[in-house]
Amino acid sequence: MLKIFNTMTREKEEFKPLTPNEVKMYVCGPTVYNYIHIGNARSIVAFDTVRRYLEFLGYKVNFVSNFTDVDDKMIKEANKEGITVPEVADRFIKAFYEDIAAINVKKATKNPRATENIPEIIAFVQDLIDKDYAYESQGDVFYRARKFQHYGELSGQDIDQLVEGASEHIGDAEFDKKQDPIDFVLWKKAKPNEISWDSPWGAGRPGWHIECSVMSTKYLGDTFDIHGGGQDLEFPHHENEIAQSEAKTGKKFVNYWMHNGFVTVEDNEKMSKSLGNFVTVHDLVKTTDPQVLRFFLSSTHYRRPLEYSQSNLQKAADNLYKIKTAYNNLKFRLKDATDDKIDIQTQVAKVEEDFKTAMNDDFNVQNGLTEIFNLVSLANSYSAQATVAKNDVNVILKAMVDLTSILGIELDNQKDLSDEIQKMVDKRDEARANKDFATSDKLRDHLKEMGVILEDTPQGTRWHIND
RNA sequence: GGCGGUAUAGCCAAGUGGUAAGGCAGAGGUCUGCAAAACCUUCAUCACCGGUUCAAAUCCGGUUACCGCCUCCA
Repeated sequence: MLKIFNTMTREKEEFKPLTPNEVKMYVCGPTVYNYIHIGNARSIVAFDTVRRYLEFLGYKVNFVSNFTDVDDKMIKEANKEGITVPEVADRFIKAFYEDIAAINVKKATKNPRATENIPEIIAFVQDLIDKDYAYESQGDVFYRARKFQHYGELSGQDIDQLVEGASEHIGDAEFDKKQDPIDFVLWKKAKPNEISWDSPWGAGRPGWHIECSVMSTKYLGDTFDIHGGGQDLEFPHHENEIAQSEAKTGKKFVNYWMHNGFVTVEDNEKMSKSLGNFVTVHDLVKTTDPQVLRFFLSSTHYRRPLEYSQSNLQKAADNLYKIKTAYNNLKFRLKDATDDKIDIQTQVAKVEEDFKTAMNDDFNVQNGLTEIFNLVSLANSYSAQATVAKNDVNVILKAMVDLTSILGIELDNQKDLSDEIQKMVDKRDEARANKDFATSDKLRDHLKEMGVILEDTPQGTRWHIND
């Protein structure tokens, strides 16, 4: 039985989808004015892992994640570069797809863009005005936060405290137009020469939170199963999404709220665009194996903070290497495996069962990893046996692939050796058979420099490529 | 100021009442022509103080430190 920690109740709850065998989930995507950084990637990977596990359990997952492709920062970036807002969006959406492909994130069922849903956004805002949950003020439209009786429930905020906090900003131009300091903008009046769309309230563009309410309900229905995002979106973004959506539909918006923890850099500081202490995926994959980055991001529980550092990245690389080595070493035995009967099935099934138990506990990947390492031990011990059965080998290999793929790791991607290198390997084997160790060691060193590592085993020479 | 989170070995990190999973690094050993890989052995009393209990990392009270949200941010 899968349990998910629901931010709304601060408890792990049994997961029951609205529709049997199907999960409708929405994850807040990036504002596309820059390359995504490790922190963004962490969120993306966390929910990709959730999605993969749900699929592993047999659910069909309808996974929607948006692009916010118009807002102040988009406009600023466009002005800075002397190009249009859609040009900025297109550039970084393209980069986004390249980056997430590198770290093996499955494509969403749908990636809607805010600017492709303007009529729906306008209709949504108008509906809120009609229901008196929103009001127009000098070309802007604001949401009457106090009118929504559940306001603050997700983030545990008290409305009066929020007013106190917000009052610090009174005096800002935007605040003067509000009837209440905690009201937030649904539709923003355009400044001269700014990208805009016509609306009943004049030329303008969507506020920040509205697009997620509109697009999530458009593609998943008034109520859906899981809504995810970073912890920094809890307030105000998700709080406001709830207020907008439930005021409009009169129905519960989301059943399970999930929030991932931050990536931190030295001194536990949050990595963020505004602090400028970020590393983009785009840059990092130039120097780091993307698989290592993926493993680094997916092998810590999603709600815990994750410290980005070279040593932690190296640790992820070491762990991944260990898993891959076990896999490849076992696979090497396929060539001399016999057709004996299966007898390892029970042990492997036990590990898989324990892995499920771990992951069913709010996606506890640490305990899941422990089970993967149990499989590694099993594989290594089995590889060392004098004779091995083909079926057993395949059972272990398959289990390893199944479990690691939930973490987004592809084990079965060993390259082939070129003919030229194969010849050198053969030559070394020959020298070694003749006990000409000087020559064989020389060849081994030479191959090592080329990134090909040779290992002698009772079954012959095993090799792997060291990237 | 309000709300929330975290504190376990050199590092990462499980673990919500019964005498501390797993991984990395380290130490010793086995195997190997030498290596590599692997295997075996070894390595902590859980931020601090007090309390409850036969028994606490785990419950209660308090203290300290760090982090996040409350303004754009995954």
